[in-house]
Amino acid sequence: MSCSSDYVPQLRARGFRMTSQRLAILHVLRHEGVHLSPTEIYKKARIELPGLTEPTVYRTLEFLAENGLARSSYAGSGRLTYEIAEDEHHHVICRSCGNEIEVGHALLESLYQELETASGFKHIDSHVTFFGVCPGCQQDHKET
Amino acid sequence: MSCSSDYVPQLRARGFRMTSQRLAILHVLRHEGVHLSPTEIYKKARIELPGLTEPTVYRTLEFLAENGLARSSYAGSGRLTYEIAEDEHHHVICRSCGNEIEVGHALLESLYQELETASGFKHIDSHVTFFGVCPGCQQDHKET
DNA sequence: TTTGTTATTGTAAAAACTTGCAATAAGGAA
DNA sequence: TTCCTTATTGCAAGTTTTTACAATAACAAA
Repeated sequence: MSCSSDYVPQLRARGFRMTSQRLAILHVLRHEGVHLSPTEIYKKARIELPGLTEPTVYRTLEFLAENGLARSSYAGSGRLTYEIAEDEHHHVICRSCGNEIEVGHALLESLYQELETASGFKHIDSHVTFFGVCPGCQQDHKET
Repeated sequence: MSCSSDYVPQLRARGFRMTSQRLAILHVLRHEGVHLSPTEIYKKARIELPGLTEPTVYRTLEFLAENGLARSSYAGSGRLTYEIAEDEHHHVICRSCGNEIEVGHALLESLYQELETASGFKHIDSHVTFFGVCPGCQQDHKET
């Protein structure tokens, strides 16, 4: 998995183009790991590519997510964040402290099957964010 | 289930107050049913209560959702919409045409159990929106 | 009633996000 | 290489959403 333009053929195959903007944004996503807001991504990518504008960042992130190169999910605040698309997983966010963990997709596999059966929909593959109360906050609650 | 201030005791019990703004917004949610954007709610509620402002609408919706009187979910566009909290359900949205269906919570019940076991989190109760391709669009796809 | 506490609202301004359209540049073909 | 097509970007302006703080008004208690 070379660091950068490994993605070019993926895009070209679908008639899309690789641009310096897309590369800069992918680069940020690759090297930051955690979930980033569009604004954070904009600020970091702008360092690599000074001319970059905000609308381009928003459009690019949406584009990358649609094409499977990035993945979007809703942060605790309800805002959309992005990360590089790697292994498929979901999130559980603590409603109380905002702490966030990942759970593998395996747990949801059978639900997705059932949903497809029950709804008639196909290709259900959304990333999902759940909300709950984490172990730490369950403790705190007892004291209060 | 009387139409309006049935909610008052619920709020007071938790130290909150019922206000004309909250009543107006609840009234809109009750009588519109479908998922409404904050802006739509603002416009409709303003007719009932002309002085109402947008920040109040946003804050009130968040407040109602936190307190179980309303429920929020992400529309296909990625924007947050609200509806009155009634029976618990989830949504599946068609990635292609935006068509949206409801699925009861029963299907997810056991997943939530597993998630709690696997993650150590408790009280997981999020409303979830899935994306897929609806029966109609599966047809269309074959032709194209 | 009247008063006091404080949850809630409005105001004003900023930040986040979107949209339409003209200019640019990626990359296939000549 | 150069040209052409058109995907993609930047620009400019709009809309949506958030924030801080002072003014207001619920409602419990006197």
